[in-house]
Amino acid sequence: MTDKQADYLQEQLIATRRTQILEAATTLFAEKGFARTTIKEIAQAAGLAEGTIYLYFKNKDALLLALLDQLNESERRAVDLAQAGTGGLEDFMRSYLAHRLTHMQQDMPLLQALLGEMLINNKLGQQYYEQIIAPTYALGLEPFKELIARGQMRDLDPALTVRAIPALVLGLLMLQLLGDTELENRRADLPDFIAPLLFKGLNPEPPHDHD
Amino acid sequence: MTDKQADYLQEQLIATRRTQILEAATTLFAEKGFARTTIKEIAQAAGLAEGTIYLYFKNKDALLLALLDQLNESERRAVDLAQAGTGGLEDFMRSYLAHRLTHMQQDMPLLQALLGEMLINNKLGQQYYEQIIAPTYALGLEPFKELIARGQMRDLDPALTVRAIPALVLGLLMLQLLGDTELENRRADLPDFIAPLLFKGLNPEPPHDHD
Amino acid sequence: MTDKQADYLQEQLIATRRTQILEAATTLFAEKGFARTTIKEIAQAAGLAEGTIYLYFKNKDALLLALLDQLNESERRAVDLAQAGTGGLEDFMRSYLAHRLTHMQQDMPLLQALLGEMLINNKLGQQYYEQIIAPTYALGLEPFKELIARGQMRDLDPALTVRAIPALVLGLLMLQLLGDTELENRRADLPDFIAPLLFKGLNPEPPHDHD
Amino acid sequence: MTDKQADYLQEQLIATRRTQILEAATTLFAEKGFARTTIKEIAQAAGLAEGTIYLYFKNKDALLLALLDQLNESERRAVDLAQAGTGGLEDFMRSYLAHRLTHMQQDMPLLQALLGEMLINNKLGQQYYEQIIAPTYALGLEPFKELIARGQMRDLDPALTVRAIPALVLGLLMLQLLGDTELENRRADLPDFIAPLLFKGLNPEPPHDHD
DNA sequence: GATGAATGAGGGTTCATTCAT
DNA sequence: GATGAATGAACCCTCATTCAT
Repeated sequence: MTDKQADYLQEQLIATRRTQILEAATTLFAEKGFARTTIKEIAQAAGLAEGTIYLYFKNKDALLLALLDQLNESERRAVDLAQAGTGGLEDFMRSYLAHRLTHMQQDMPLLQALLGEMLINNKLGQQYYEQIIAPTYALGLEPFKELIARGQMRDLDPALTVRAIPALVLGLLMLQLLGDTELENRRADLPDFIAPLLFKGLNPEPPHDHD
Repeated sequence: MTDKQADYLQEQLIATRRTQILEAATTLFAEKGFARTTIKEIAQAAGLAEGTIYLYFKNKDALLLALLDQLNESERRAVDLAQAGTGGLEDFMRSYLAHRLTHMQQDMPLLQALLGEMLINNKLGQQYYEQIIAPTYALGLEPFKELIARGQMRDLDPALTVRAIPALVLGLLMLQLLGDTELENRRADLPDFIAPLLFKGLNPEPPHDHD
Repeated sequence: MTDKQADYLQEQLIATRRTQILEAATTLFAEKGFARTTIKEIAQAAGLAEGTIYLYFKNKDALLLALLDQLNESERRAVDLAQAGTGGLEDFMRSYLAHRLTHMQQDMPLLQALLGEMLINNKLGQQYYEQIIAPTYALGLEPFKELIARGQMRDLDPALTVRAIPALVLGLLMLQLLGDTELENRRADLPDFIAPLLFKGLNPEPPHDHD
Repeated sequence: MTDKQADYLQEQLIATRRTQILEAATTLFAEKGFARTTIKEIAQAAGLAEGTIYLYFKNKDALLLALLDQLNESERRAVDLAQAGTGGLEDFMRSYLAHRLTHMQQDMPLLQALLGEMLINNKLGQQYYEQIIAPTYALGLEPFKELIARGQMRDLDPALTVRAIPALVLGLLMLQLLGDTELENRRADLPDFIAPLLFKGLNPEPPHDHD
């Protein structure tokens, strides 16, 4: 076996161990929160010894940062997927939401753990905001401005509009995390509910002239 | 001084001390989270000795529960104020949001402290959901159904509609808490932005017949 | 009222308060032991405020010493009473034991508390030994020597003999304190059991010649 | 090295550590009592760090229970040894007492620590009574009844007789623990003093007929 | 004298981190 | 690299004692 191959296997092994540890951490952080989870518990859940964790992560906080990176990655892919979907504006939103919500669903425990820590650990919150939320805004801002210019959207404040949509998604997630089971059960209906709501609003449809 | 007066002063003193402690706790919990805040720090911030905290609260957890009660109270008052406002539907929403957002603004540190802990400590989250969120839903459900029946609102799923509005508000709060300074600066504009958005949606206004 | 009278009343009041406190302490120490009883509990049981205890006793340890003094007093009276009884040797022992055991019975909770502390707090144990036990030995030593000289008692080591009797009494007390309910129930039978045992031993009576 | 050997060494090491800790605890508990001894002190006396204690014992109370178990074990062995001795009745008692007292001598610090705590902590006392004292009674009861039936012992209440002997032993121990140095010095003489006392009593020997 | 709120030292316990094997 | 025993700092909480009222 060449050195290169050995190095590669080595890297693979390290990546595997890290994943193994992060998965254990994810589950436990989601169950009991960061502070209430001990390194020993993580080690046991990962089938490793306590000291071994420290071969792959500098300290307990590093686990949190690694999970945030992992979330970063997963969000970035979600955005890519979303952009793949095209079509009418409302349809696009529907498929975007469907993607988004499905995705969040999977990452729910991780999100719960991280959101909690983000609110508590300001550094982490800032990092999330700057690395994930702000870029998403930036992505959306131009399209919105264009749509408004083309008269395909009401002349709303773009900076706020671009925030309203993630806010709605994040808010629904929060309600679910806080224990709203109805939302959990009706998850599949959400995209078809939110997209029209966003585009048409609550007001009744104006009567068509000759129909 | 009569006994009654003495008792009253006594009660006042106790209330003052509790407030003093809870304010210190709120700030610190918001800054560093519940678990990372020590009783000693709270005592110092409140200008008291460590042991004194335990004269007013059974243990550290009791501080958290007291903060939740405080939030309960503050939300209840917010709802009352909101209900006072009447007028057109959109106007009502505008004033409701104005109230709500102003209120949240004041309670920001408290909310940050509690929301973080609620995500981490499921029991607390459940309690918040059951004591505050669910009752709000119940309050809104009937009016919405009536509005739909009277044709004043599009025929949307009431259970989801009633969730969409707090979700939007909560989501905006979360974005702020995670570090969105733009939202913080534009807080005053939010009601005038959200209310029309909710009622008219993003779609451009249909052209008026004779204009 | 003269100063003398006032002083007297004063003293009476102080004595009453001290008794009040010591009674509360006795009960609680017997229930939960010295270390596990708090000054607050003693104060409450005595119907006083915490601080008041410190007007009558220098500190918590002083309560223990005062209880030991009280025991001293009560033991001394027991001995006096015992000496009052006279008659045959075995009869004397019987009545002595009856007195002793009755007495202990009354002071049981106090004794339990104090014996426990005495074993733990060597200073206290020494004090008890020197003030109560050693003097009792001294009291018994001479009479025993005389009895032996007069042939009314077997020629046993007086120093050990004088210890054997209190040892038996103390041992029976300990067994009771450790939870021997049989001894508790048969307390009344003890003097009539122990006295003959001590004098005649376990061996069967030698057969009488012509009887 | 085989796994078996490794396991064995591991077990040995654990046993050693436990012993090391229990010995330190015994000494300190005997000196200062359970409540007044800190884990830190025990750790220091055992040459370990504070936290290490908790690797071998769940909590401070567990130390106490372990000491009680140790006493259990040691008493059980004492009983076995005692039963080994046979011969005349009085001789048997003499050798039983010799065993018993020698044994107690060795376990003195342990006994002092535990007896004090047993008086204070009723649960512990009960446990000692039920696990050690009551079984000893049971062991002795039948032999005594038989001896009485065979006329080899005076017709005394067996339940009390069986209690009198341990009471005497326990009482002598207590006197020693409370500071009676004479008993400590004359320990070797005790069996030869107590056994005849128990069997023949204090009364002088009746004059032999033809001597 | 009496009170009881306030104090803060000190204890048991947990757990992130280290390091000899 | 992997282990997990050992460490000890730091936390929550209790409670004897003080002192202003």
